Amino acid sequence: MRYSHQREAIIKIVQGTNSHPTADWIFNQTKKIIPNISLGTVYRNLKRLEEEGEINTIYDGNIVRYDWNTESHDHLKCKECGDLVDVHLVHEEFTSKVKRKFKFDVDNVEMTVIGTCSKHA
Amino acid sequence: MRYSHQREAIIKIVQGTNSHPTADWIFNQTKKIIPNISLGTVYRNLKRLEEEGEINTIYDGNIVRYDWNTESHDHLKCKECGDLVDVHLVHEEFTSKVKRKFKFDVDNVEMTVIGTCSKHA
DNA sequence: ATAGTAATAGGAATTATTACTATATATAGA
DNA sequence: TCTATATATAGTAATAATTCCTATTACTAT
Repeated sequence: MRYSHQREAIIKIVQGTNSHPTADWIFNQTKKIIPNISLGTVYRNLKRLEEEGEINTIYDGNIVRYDWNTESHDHLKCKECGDLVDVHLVHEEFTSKVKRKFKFDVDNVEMTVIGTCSKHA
Repeated sequence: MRYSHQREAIIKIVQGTNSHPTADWIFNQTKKIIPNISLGTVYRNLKRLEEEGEINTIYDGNIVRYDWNTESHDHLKCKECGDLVDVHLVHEEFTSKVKRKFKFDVDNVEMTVIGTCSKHA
């Protein structure tokens, strides 16, 4: 992959937050460094980086978010504050159980637990 | 909710398939019954039916799909054929475990297992 | 340093969804 | 049954998210 100033900036932005940012947020942050960057460039690079395994794409309902954490993990989503928190819930045993039961070769499990976090108890 | 011919047709279409259809697919099917139905009407009614708990919305990556199956369930998604199959994987014990471990009050768990189904083994 | 070329960028185009508005229709009450 | 009224519809415009296209740029070999 050829170097580009734009991609370098995008990587730094994504790696510098735990907020699971959207493409639009990343675009606005990157504009502070490269004012005339195009939204299309952001989308293309995010897709590219996902393909290379450098970042992950998270589907939070119909909102697409990006995450530097490429380890397999799950999310707790609070419906009160909208917070999306990383947790590790799905274990190997689960994967192999699905494999056996449904003859389904598992690549990845995407799980989001929706509810209310302790802040709103 | 007042009766409408259009909504009646939409419900029938959605309930008559296991294919987890998109709004556009539902629109095209409904046009066969009501040729001048508007896409906006389809969207409005799908949203309305979801609010009433008559159907479910599924977020399949960044594609929005609808499902007559309102029971809590999970999906197996085949990356080869794109098929989305209903399964029941998340049980009560899991929910209570999350509740205890993270002090998180669980409403719903959305899980999609991505991989390859037995047809492509 | 320059030329050639394939990857990248910016901006336009496309797609999905929602909002708006004038007209039509379901339904409750006379 | 007829009328009044509030809700739903079709059609179109607006908005949001994403992809596509053509000019530009980084990189390689000379």
